[in-house]
Amino acid sequence: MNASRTARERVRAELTREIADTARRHLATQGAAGLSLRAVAREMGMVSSAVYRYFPSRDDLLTALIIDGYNAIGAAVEEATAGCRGDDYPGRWLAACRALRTWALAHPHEYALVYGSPVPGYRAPEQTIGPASRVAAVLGRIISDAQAAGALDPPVLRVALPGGFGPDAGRLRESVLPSVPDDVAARALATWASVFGMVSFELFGQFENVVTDRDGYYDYVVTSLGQVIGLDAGG
Amino acid sequence: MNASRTARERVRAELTREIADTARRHLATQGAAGLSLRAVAREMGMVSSAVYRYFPSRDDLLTALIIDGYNAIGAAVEEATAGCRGDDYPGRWLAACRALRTWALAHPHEYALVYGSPVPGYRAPEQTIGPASRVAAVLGRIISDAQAAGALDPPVLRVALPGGFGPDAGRLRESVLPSVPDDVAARALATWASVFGMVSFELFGQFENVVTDRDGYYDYVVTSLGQVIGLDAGG
DNA sequence: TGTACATCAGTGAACGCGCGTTCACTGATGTAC
DNA sequence: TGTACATCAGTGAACGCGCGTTCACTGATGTAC
Repeated sequence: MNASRTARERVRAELTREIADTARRHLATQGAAGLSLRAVAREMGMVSSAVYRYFPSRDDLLTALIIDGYNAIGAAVEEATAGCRGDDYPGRWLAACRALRTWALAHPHEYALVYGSPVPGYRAPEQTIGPASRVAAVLGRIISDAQAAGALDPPVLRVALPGGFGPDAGRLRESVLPSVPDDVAARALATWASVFGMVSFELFGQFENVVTDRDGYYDYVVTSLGQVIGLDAGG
Repeated sequence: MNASRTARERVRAELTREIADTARRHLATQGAAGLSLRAVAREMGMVSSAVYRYFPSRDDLLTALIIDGYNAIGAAVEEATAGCRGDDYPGRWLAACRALRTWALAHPHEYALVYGSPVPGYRAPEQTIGPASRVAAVLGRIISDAQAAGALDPPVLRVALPGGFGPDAGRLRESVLPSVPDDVAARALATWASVFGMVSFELFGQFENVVTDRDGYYDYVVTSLGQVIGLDAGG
């Protein structure tokens, strides 16, 4: 009864995953706009209407892929930092940033799906919010840990915080940057956007004919950004 | 003869522009993937095949839009800085960065077309390279001018340049950053990517429920980035 | 200035394609007595 | 353990749609003598 019900349910779960995997592969060659339920069904040897037993619409399939994407990149970043000593904050920072880029280069279309231009006509539902903050949580914890340990250098830049940032900083403290002062939160967020800017620039072709040693240049930039927050690799 | 030939040619040029304008409006609601020659023709009251007299294919229309986009954003940034005093380098920098964001917010789909995820199945031809560097030219000249005037602060960050960056710096000097040292070129390029990262993050929804005072925060960030290159608003 | 010819813009029909989604259906798998 | 019933997965056909592109064509606009 329970075992047999799980049997059917297990097949269902497997097929659901298989459909998502196939869709992900299609994403990798066609991009999000070219993702088609029919093509996925065709490749799996099912009739297109059968897919509707698993995903009620194309948008639901897209949502699943987005959630998977956030989770995959989050897991990659988590794993990369797991090997670092806890008090090696610059090391954790560099490892996390490198993992971010490595994953993005390996999964360009998935990266574009979650961090690139929005898919026209698709509105991301709220379920995507949780997984979306997983990467931010890793980067945030590095900074919070450093802050708590008193290992954060005093700021090298002196720019006045914008007036309305207080509540934003409060929300950031509650979610991904526990116990950091407003100005650290402001710099952390900007740095975060900058790191993604670097990855996107490279991935979306803006470094074509501009940067050749991209590994080296990326390390240089994220190390610099780390210094802006106060994570000094020199110790 | 010459006057009459220009008459026909003038109509042709006008219609070409009108098609591009209509396509741009469609882009603004549907995104690049949803841009359709037939829909454009329909809205203009022509039969779809007539558009082929003006653009040999959908991709050529896209190319025209990309070039227009680069030029529009380039012109916006140029105009914004034209009003600044030449030796007010932080002022020019802030004006340029603000213009960039303002244009992007006003034309989100066009911004996404040129700086967002690549359009699947579309390969940008070489004609797009020139207009693409127009924004970089404006930002680059601010830095080069400041450097030439000796108005660039000494670097606040000390991170070793990556080994392979020399030739890249040389190419940057030749194109958009005349006469700046390697390390300034490296920081300028990173800063440039960071600014676009900020704009993309906001535009692509990553600041949703995170940043509320976005004008203020953007100014804060680009001013900070300016300081990293050595453009000190206080100085 | 007038006429014969060439060029060009726009038409309308068609080709061949793929898409998302619905629906009535057949069988197989699971459930309850 | 056996049987009647309910649930579910997958089928196949269809609806209605839009797309890019080609092609033979009609008329209008321009050109050369």
